[in-house]
Amino acid sequence: MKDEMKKVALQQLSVGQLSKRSGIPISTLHFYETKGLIRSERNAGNQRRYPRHILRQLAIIRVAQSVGLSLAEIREHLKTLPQDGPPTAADWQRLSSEWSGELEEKIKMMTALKDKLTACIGCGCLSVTDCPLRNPDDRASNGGPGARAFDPH
Amino acid sequence: MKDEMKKVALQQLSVGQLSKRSGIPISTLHFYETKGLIRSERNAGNQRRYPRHILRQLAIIRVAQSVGLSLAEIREHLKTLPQDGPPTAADWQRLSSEWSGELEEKIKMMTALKDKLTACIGCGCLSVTDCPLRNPDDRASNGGPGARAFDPH
DNA sequence: CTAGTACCTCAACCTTGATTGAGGTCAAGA
DNA sequence: TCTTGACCTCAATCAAGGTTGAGGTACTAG
Repeated sequence: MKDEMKKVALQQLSVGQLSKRSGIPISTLHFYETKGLIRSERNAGNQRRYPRHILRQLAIIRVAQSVGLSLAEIREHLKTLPQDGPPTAADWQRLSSEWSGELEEKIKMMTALKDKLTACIGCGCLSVTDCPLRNPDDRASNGGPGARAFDPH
Repeated sequence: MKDEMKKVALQQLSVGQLSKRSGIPISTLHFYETKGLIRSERNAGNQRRYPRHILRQLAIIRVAQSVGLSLAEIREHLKTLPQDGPPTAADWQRLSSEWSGELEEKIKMMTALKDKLTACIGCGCLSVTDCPLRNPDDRASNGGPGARAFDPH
């Protein structure tokens, strides 16, 4: 009851409430704050109070992490959002399309790698001349001096 | 000249040679050894000497890392390879098809995430009821107590 | 023989992304 | 009042994946 009243009255969340609703440990919320990913106000007793749109911001952080962004990169993206209100639909569209693009890039890279692997299942040998995986790993062998005449195949 | 003679005569690589050919810093080669990913023999003066197939093993490590495996996981995979000789074509086929499968899994997950993001570009709001990204982030809101009547939309 | 590399070990340090714990405060109920 | 639970700060610790440096040995060229 009181809990509900607090939220309704103040429209704010304590760190414990936020932790429960977001599924993110309190310690991590503190940590994110020190890293500048989220911000909080304080009540009279110095306790953190979060506006409700913080939940959306945390959702954004989680999505960005699963896309593979570092917290530093995420922080930069979040800077482009309104500092003291919920992100607009346009903000979210911008971010999500950017990240969708980054994801697509990563998917492409992984797919290319998978294709190389698949090709190598066929070659079965990391062939010096043919294998797309072996060559990039033997950098000195491209034009440099060395005993290439006696290569391990 | 001497360099070449050493390789030809001993068919072995020093750590510096290996570093140049693999593109992996000496410190990292040492590090991998402490982690059990690679092994070395020693010459009379206690210097590391590597059989040439170590290059292939390093190639495998790099591929596995780019697939997203941890060094610990890679070590487990490497355990299944012949300990004192080059991996056979069959070994490599086995590993590469396993990793190809793992990659495919990851690609599927990333693609699913990208689709969700794309859907959210349309919804633009992390909608409580509809958005595939928002809901999983507000775990307490599923059946738990809380002020959901006043959700941020 | 002596200089200059290359190599050795071991310990300390670095970055990310957190988690854990000590010691103290604040607010509410019995 | 006393206790309990939620909260606070700050420092230490963790794990992964390395990098850096000190202090010492080995090998090769001149």
